[in-house]
Amino acid sequence: MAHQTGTPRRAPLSRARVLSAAVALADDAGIDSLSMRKLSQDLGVVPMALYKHVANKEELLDGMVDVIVGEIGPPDPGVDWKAAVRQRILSARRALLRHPWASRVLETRTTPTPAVLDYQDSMIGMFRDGGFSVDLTHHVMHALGSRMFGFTQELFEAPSMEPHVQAAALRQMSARYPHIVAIALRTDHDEGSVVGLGCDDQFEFEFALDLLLDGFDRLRLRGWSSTADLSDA
Amino acid sequence: MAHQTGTPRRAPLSRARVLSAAVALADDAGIDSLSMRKLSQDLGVVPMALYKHVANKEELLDGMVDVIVGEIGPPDPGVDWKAAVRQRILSARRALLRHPWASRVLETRTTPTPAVLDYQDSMIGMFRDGGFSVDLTHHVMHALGSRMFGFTQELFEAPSMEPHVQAAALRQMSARYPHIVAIALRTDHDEGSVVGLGCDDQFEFEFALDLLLDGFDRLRLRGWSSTADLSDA
DNA sequence: ACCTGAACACCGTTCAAGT
DNA sequence: ACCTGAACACCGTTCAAGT
Repeated sequence: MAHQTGTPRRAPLSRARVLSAAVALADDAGIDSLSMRKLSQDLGVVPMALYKHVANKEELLDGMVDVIVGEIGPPDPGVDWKAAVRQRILSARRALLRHPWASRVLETRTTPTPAVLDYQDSMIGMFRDGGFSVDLTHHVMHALGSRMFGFTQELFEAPSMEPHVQAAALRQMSARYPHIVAIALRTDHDEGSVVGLGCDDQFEFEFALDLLLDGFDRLRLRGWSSTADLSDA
Repeated sequence: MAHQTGTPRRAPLSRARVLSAAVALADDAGIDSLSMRKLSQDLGVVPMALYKHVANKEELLDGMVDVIVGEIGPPDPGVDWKAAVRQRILSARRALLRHPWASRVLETRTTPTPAVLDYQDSMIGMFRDGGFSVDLTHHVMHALGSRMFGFTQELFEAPSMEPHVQAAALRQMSARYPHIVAIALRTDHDEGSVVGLGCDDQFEFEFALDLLLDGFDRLRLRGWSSTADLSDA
């Protein structure tokens, strides 16, 4: 009990410890609560101590992305390219859904981190192994965009209100935005019944992903090339 | 010359004047330079004066989005749904490209503004007029995501370096990231010639857009439904 | 009643002073 | 040589004091 008095000796800081504390803070308190000052407080350290392990806040965010992208499971061996790509992307999606801030931070990165490059390189390899040309693979990777990490920018979350408040709001909107209201209620002009509100994000994600993968396959089979599209559809 | 002395009488502030000054500031100095304080300075006004026309900074950003979305040209009448949607989206893209900050701000909005709702409503109308069911239109709008506003999250801009510095960097990368380098150089293992670096963003955007629109069309023709997909494709 | 200066509670980062 | 407290140059927004 006497062998250590006064201010407790802290476990020495390391880049890994800084990053995992940052991930934990963002997970618990939200990305807006992640500041260098608050992070240093969590680590029981003076703010400037962080700057020995991380050049600045941008590099901290880069490191956090690397941690999450590193959590993405490896590809299943021995399945065709479409199944492999699909499984990998859905695995990435699960990793990002565990850390709600991660997709938002990933979007703001300007330089890819090593884990991101590893991930992209292996995904390109899946397409190449599946018989895609370098040319087609290039465009296909662009077409995937952020979807290759398992997310898309969800614009405008539907505001959560009490059901009958929401019904009243929609009734008021229907004069000016008839099509939006029809879709929100999943109802046609013909049938008056309301099917339901809210969207199944996972369904929407897989719907668009499969649409793209099928489109990619069709171009591959057709021998598509950007310089000369031999379209016979 | 004497009819006005001392501090000059400023044109009275209005929400419209605040918003257009904010757009101009973001266009000129970048979105990171847009602060309530700097904006008030541009308008020759004390910071707190802004808060009579805009509840807070979030509402300012909402208003700025509304200005830009309002710039999107109207749809061409008398063309089929695919041409109409395509033209509208490319018009939205041109509007966003005129204001480089706009897509980034649009992504962070949580509640759609009136101009956004107008835009979405009219686009849904295009699909409905083209014979899409409410159900399919719903999923199709989700699949478009931010692409309906003419942009996609471009992850990781390729860093611009001097050509032979870049060549050296790529040579160093090729051991660990062979597939990425192959795509960056647009070269196959067979042919050794380098085609070129850099991407044509407009080409990539239209490539993915047309892939999606074609996919949508195929589902429509097939009578696709989320409850019972009669796939015979 | 309206307007606004000062203040509050934060930021990320620099830098010089202390050990 | 290393570490760190104080300071700098900002934020968005509140609030009370002034007219």
